Amino acid sequence: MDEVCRAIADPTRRAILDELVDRDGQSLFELCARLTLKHGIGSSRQAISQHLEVLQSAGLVRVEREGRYKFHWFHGEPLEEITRRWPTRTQGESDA
Amino acid sequence: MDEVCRAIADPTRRAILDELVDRDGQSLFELCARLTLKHGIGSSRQAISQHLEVLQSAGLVRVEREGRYKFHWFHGEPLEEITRRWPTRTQGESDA
DNA sequence: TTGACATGCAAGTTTTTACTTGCCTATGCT
DNA sequence: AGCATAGGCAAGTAAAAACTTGCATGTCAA
Repeated sequence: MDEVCRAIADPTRRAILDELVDRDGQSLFELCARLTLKHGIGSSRQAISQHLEVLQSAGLVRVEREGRYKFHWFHGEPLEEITRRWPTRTQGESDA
Repeated sequence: MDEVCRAIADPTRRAILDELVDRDGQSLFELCARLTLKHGIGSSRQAISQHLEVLQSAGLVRVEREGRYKFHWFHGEPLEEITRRWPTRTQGESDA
């Protein structure tokens, strides 16, 4: 829970999740390129790699090494914990 | 969105939200006391006050000043943005 | 109106987090 | 084998949070 919340607190990491939702299974290099082009993020490869570690540790990204490539998949299930923990609508707040 | 994600990244702020869900409409002093007793949080009044500002700015807490008291109410609706942004279940991940 | 209580404000310090830099390892192709 | 590609590691730096300290303001009650 703590790791999930901290993971999505960074805008670059949120962009990474967006990118993976858009095209799942990207390698580190592919991600770096697309983040720069489509999201205007100028972070180095190492920076992105560290972000991916945080996301992986939070369970939001699944990683698999194949040869010299490392592929990444989005996994959103841990996010459910957030809305499970707090009600998104207060009692009696229905718009009737 | 950015503010919402950053707001719940801190464990003390998550405890504040828990406390307000448990008993809505608490004053700053009341919150400080209950956070110390029930959550083992030893932060000062000023620290809690600053956390509340962050939560208010993110739209997760509604504040109303009455005389010398300041009351706080939980408002979870902004959290919906998170699960709206990313799918919580990957396509084809049904447990059939 | 004086004093106690509830909170606000702002500058400074400590701790975390994000990012960089430089070098190393491993894989695959020719 | 040799070289280029994909990625890893670790120490250091820079920037952003969280927290503290000290004093100020405003409200209520006697």
